[in-house]
Amino acid sequence: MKDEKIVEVDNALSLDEETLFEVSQTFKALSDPTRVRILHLLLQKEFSVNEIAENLQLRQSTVSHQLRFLKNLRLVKYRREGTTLYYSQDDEHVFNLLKQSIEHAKHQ
Amino acid sequence: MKDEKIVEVDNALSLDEETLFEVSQTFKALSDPTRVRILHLLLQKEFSVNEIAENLQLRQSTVSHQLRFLKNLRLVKYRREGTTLYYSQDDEHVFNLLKQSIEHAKHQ
DNA sequence: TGTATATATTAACATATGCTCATATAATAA
DNA sequence: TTATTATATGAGCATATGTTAATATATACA
Repeated sequence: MKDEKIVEVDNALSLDEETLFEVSQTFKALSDPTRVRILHLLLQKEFSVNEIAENLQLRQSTVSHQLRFLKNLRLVKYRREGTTLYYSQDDEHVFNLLKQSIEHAKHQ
Repeated sequence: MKDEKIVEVDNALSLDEETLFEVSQTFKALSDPTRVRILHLLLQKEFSVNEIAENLQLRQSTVSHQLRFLKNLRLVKYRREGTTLYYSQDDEHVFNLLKQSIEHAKHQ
C-alpha cells in the first residue's frame, strides 16, 4: 500500500492561524474611533504628531500612543524633519478598506 | 449684510459622528478571532449554533454570545427549524470585506 | 402534562484597551 | 553647555471585552 500524502488545503478562503491573526489584527486597528479619525486625517496628506492632536482635539500622548500602535502594524510610516515627525499612510490595502467602509456607511 | 449660510460639508470621505461610529463598530465585529472564525464558517453556508460550536471547538454559550453580537449589528440572521436556529450571512458588504482581507493577508 | 433538546441569558472573572499625567528622550539652536 | 521644542514612554486607572459555568427559556413530542 502506498504512502498517503498529506495534502495542504489552501483554498483562497481557508483560514490558518497566521492569517486569522493578521486579519483580526488589521481590523482591530480600524475598530477604535480615535484610530479611525487619525487614519482618516492621513487620507488627506501627512501630518505631524502635534498637528494631528490639534486637528482632532486629542492629547499629544494619546496621538503618540495610537501612532505607535499603527506603526507596529505598518499602517503608517514617518519621516523626520528636525524634531518633527511627519506621519503618513503606509498600507494601501487598509486605507482602501477604510475609504470603502466610510463611503458604504454614508449610503446606508 | 447678508446672512451667512451654514454649508453642510459632505465630501465622499468626510467623517461625521454617526459614520465614525458605524465604521468602527463594523470593524470591531471583525477584530476578534472568534468572530472572524464564525463569520468565515458562514461564508460556506448556514450553520446551527451547535454546529458552529462543534466545528470551531467553542462552548455553546460562547457561540451564542458572539452570534448575538453579530445579530445586533445585522451581520447575521437566522431561521428557525424546530428548536434549532440556523444562522447565515446578512451583510454582503461586510462579508466581502472579510473575504477581501483574508485573500490579501495570504498573499503578503 | 412532563421530558428532551437547542439556544439564550446572567453573573462572575480575568484580561485587554484607551486615556491621562508625569517624565524621559531626541534633535536643534543659542 | 544649556534651553527649547517635538515626540515617546511608563505607570496608573477606569472601562470594555471575551469566556465560562450555571441556569433559564423555548420548542417539540410523548
